Amino acid sequence: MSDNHAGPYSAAGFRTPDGAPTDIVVFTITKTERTGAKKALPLRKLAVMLIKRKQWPCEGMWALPGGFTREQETVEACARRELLEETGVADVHLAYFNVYSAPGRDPRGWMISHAFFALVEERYVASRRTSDEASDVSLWPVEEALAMELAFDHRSIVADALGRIRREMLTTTIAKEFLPETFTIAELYQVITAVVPSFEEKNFIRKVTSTQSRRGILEEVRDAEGRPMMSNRYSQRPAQLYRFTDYAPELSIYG
Amino acid sequence: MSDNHAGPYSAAGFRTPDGAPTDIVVFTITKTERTGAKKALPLRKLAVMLIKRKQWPCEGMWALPGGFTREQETVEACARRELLEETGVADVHLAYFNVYSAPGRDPRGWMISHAFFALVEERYVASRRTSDEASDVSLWPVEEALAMELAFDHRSIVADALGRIRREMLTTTIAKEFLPETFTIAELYQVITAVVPSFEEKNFIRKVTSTQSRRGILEEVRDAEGRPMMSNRYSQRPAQLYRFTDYAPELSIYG
DNA sequence: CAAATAGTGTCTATTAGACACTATGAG
DNA sequence: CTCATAGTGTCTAATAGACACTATTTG
Repeated sequence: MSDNHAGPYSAAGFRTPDGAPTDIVVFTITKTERTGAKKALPLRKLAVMLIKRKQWPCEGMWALPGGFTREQETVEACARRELLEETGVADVHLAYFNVYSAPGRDPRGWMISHAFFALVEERYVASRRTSDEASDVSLWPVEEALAMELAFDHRSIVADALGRIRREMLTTTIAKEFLPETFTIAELYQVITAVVPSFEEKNFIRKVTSTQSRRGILEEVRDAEGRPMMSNRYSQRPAQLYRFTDYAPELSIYG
Repeated sequence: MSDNHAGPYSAAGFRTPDGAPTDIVVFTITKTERTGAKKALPLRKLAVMLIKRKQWPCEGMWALPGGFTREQETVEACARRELLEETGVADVHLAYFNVYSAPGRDPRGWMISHAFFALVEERYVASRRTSDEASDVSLWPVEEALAMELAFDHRSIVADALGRIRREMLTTTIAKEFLPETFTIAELYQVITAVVPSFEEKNFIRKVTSTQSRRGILEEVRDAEGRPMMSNRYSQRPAQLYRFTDYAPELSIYG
């Protein structure tokens, strides 16, 4: 425990926070193969990773993974460390999205919490495991998670994170976080609709591949000889594989 | 000073933060009338409000207004209170945008700071005044502010806020925060280009008023008898006045 | 051949983008 | 009359949106 912190402010005896916790909302898209002999697209569902708390407070309740920031780390480093310690999940891309500071939100005292979200392919959370703090670590369909009573104010945190990724799914290329390096247009469409159920585009393949302004978001994957690479994992007729480029179009409501 | 905070966590003697400050980036657009007898559009420039610090640390340096959160308030309430106390500015719309937690960012100790931005018409900051903490409160053109040495990590906070409002200026209707209730298309265009210098639309008036998908962002202002209301404040020929509606178009990179 | 998914042809309405043009009122 | 700004006419190319159609493979 460090004590090189005695500046005039803290020395003056002001009340200071009892901790700066982080909470991490890890989203993934679960795939469940449809029964039946024929090749068919799997069902994809947006899910969120929750842990079952072992300790007071909110013992036994489902909660977001997270924990307390240490003096010599940033809140982002804390989120990364706690995610690993509590769930075994590593190497995910974390994005900070909000702070939760309502008085009384945590019975342990004055806690201002910093919330992150991550979008990952299911394989990243395949290695999840329980820990000292978590007697269970599970994926819950978002709608179920939002209908449950969660620890602290974690239900609003999940709701806020969901709102955020819904907006970002359509305006940025975060869909790529949920997808393997190369994927078919149908898979991309499924990912988008799993997150944004209201999304519907009739000529999706056209829009995403043929219009000038959006040409550049995706590129066709080709092999060493320049032949288009296809996938027939989920279809009879092989489908062209694509990957995201680094390009992101600029959106504007004014033109 | 309250001490109803003795939960098991803080009781365990862990090191806790020395404070949860807020920093507020108040943007405004300054208008300077052009010299010359004829009516002409004023020059509009994006500016940020800075205070000159009276106290240690960073005494005498320019800094963002802000201060320490109290136990019984949210960080947003703190930002609102500190802005009023330090600068006399009230009733502005604050948006939270980031947290700053790099170890060592504040010589007073372990301080995790919460940054807000506000966009206001110049008249909101007209009432600004000095205070116990600020020997001066001034508006600085953003480019100048970013070229100065500011207290703490405030330069990166200003830079981050600027990046954020540049993105939001084109994708949301925040332009309205900088404008009076009713305004002309030329004024709107000036506000947008003051924030996003690279913005250029040839047929701006057309885009914003005539295309189906964007019809609905703005509406023409009419008087009680339904006659279009015009303004000739900045032009010989009177220009139609518009106001923002509540509608915000949904943007998508996919179609 | 039927099923399941991938992808194209083709038509029309809307929009984008450029640029020349007209309109209004002050001085 | 000129200036400065507001706003329209008009043309072409690109895009959106609908829907019927063809293509590829499995079982």
